[in-house]
Parts: sequence; structure tokens; C-alpha cells
Amino acid sequence: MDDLALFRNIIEQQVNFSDSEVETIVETLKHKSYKANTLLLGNGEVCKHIYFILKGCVRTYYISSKGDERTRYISFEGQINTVFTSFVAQSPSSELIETLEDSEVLVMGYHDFYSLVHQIPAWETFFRKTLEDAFIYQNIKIESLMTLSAGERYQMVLAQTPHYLQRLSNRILSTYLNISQETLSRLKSK
Amino acid sequence: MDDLALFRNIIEQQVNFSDSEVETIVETLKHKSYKANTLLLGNGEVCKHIYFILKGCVRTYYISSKGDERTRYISFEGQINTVFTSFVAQSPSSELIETLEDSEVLVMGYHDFYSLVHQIPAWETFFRKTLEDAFIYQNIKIESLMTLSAGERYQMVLAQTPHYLQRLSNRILSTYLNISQETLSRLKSK
DNA sequence: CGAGGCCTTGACCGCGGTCAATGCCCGTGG
DNA sequence: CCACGGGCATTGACCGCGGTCAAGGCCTCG
Repeated sequence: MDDLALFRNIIEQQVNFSDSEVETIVETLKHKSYKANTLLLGNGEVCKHIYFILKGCVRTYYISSKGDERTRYISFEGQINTVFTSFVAQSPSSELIETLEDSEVLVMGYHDFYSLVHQIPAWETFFRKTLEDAFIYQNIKIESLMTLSAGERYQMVLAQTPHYLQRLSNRILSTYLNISQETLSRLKSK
Repeated sequence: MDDLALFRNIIEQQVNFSDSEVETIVETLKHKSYKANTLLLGNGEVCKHIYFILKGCVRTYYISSKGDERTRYISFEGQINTVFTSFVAQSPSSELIETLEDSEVLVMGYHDFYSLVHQIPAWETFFRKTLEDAFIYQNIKIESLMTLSAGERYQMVLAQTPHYLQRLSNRILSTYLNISQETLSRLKSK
């Protein structure tokens, strides 16, 4: 099955697994399809799933005190999405998850995930390395929020993740960059 | 030895270890004392150490493009400090580490650390949980930078980590809150 | 004692947010 | 098929938060 090859690709970017390990892991997965703009995790819900994106685009975001959205993370095919803070502690999430395009994903549940952590050492290593990556990503995001202007953050996306510009609407991209939609529009027309 | 009891306390907040495991771990540690304002990691150096703070106060910070400092993280006694992004990849660090007070620390080197990860499963779990915590911390920091005003970030420190106000100078606290020293001064006098 | 660092206070101003008007595109239903 | 409504993008006018610059006072330390 094609999806499973892609899945194995995703996890083996971090650690190599034996065929039998992959089999065990794959048994816990469910394949799902979602239309664009589907809410996968609502405000205050406990995040019980981790999503491996096969196709499409999924984001996590907050609602600020003034009521507007701020996007923390966007994943495309070949990437992972979940709300770790809620997932690892099984506590209510202040972040929401939704699809931005029609998407196909493989879903793993919390209990299966942690069974694998205890059962397959390489899976704990996979988890740890994924956390390392997520940490580095957050660190860069903090640095850019603390030291760069709106225009500089836009330039950074332009240089490093130009596909964000092609696949995301201005509205979503502006919440990701933490600037207003109007300012983004002005930046685009240089 | 008293220091080692404190060290065991620190690591057992995450995972329990057997006495023999603790012995193995402790052999890799070196005890060091530093005066206030000592640089432990310079710009562009590879972070080869992880620090367990026994006494005092240590921060990690960047230098922004305009040349001013932004503090990413501050640890006090009973906490851990390192630059994970540089440590895990053994790549040059854009963050610096320095003591803010006269400090006593236990130091573990990169090679010892990863030997333990492979040798003692509980140590990998300790590492993974520490990363989970660090991730959650970063997540909160991102949310506060994206959704709160300068005054609201100050109120948050006031409510949640009031000891920051007692033990840190205005200059350091302002770089931590990502506001100017003058604005912090005005906020303090309400 | 003098020098340098830190804190405070005032004056100024620019980045970027808010509000509002307009136009465009698209999906839906008559 | 066209008409209509809603969401998104653009553009202009305005303005407030918070940064910058500068001056003055205080404390510490050599």
C-alpha cells in the first residue's frame, strides 16, 4: 500500500525500524479523509490523536483574548501534526486543529502511541527526536517573534518556505506571521 | 553528599532511577562554581554541556540584529540549563549562556549524556520528558508573544513567577519580557 | 573620589493595528 | 443562466502602543 510507504518514509526520517516493528506500528493507524476547513480538535478538548499528513494541509492555532486567531504551526504532506502540550499530558487544549485543504491523514491514538513508546525502544527514540525537532522549530519562532519586524518575518517565509505563499490564503498566513491581514497585503505589493 | 541529593531530586521529578543507575549517572558530573556574569557559552560555540543548577541563576539569550540582548530562558536552583538546539545537533549556537548570580552547577558533557541515553532507558525517558517540558514552556512563550501586550506579559510574570522581579535586574527582566527597559520601568510604577 | 552602570522620567515618533470603503471571486439558489 | 450574498484582498486614513533618544540621579566598585 502506497500510504504506508509514505508513512514509513516519515518515521524513518528520524529512526530506522525493522519490518516487524513497522507492522506493529501500522496496525494502530487509521486512514481518514477530511474536507477543507474541518475542525479536528476543538477548544478545550483533550488531544487524543497524532496526525501523519499524507496529503493536504493542517494547522494548529489559538484564539487570542480579543477573539482573533493566531496560527502556531502548519503541516503539509510528509509532516506530523498534533497539540503536544495537550497530547502528552492528556489535558484540555487551548489550541485547535483544522484542515486548510482537503486532506488525507493517518491517525494514531494516545494509548496506542504510548504503548509503542514502552514496547518499541526505537519508537521512543522517534518520539524524542520528533520533540527535538519541534523544540528547534519553536525556538526559531520565538527568536523571530522577539527580534524581527513584520516585514522581516515576511521575508523569512519568502526565503525559507515560499510554498506557504502559494498554498495559504492571506488571512491564514497573516495569523501565522502574527501581523494583520492589511499589513501582509501591503508587504506583498512591496 | 548534599549536592547529589539535590541532583537526584532534579532528575527524579521526571523519572525514578535505581541507586546503581544514579551512581552511574553521577560519575559523569563535574561540580563547578562561577562568579556572577560569567559567560558559559559564547556566540558561535558548540554547546557541549548541560548544566544542573544547584545554586544561583543562569540565563540563555540571543543577540538581535540590532545588537541588543533577548533572554530566552532563565533557570534557578533545581532547574536545568543548556542550549538544546546546539546540544542535540552539536552545531554552533546562536544563543549564549551566562550566570546572573554567583552560581554552583553540576555539569555533564555531550558524550556522557548520550552514552547514558543509550545505556540507561530511564535516562532516555528523562531526556524525553525534559524535552516535553521545554516544549510546553516554549509554547506558552510563543502564545504570550503572539497574543499579549507588553503590560499583559509583565502581569503574567507578576502572577506566575514573582521571584523574577526580586532576583533579576530591570535590564535582564526587560530583555526576557521583550520590552524596553524604559517601558518596564513605567509598568512597575503602574 | 571619580567613573560607569542602572533606573527613572520626559519628549518624540514610527511601526503596524484598526476601521472603513470598495472590488473581486466564488458558491448557491431562484 | 444570472442574481445575490459572503468571504477574502486591497487601499486609504487615522492613531496608539511602545521603542528610541536624552538628561538626570543614584548606587557600586575600584
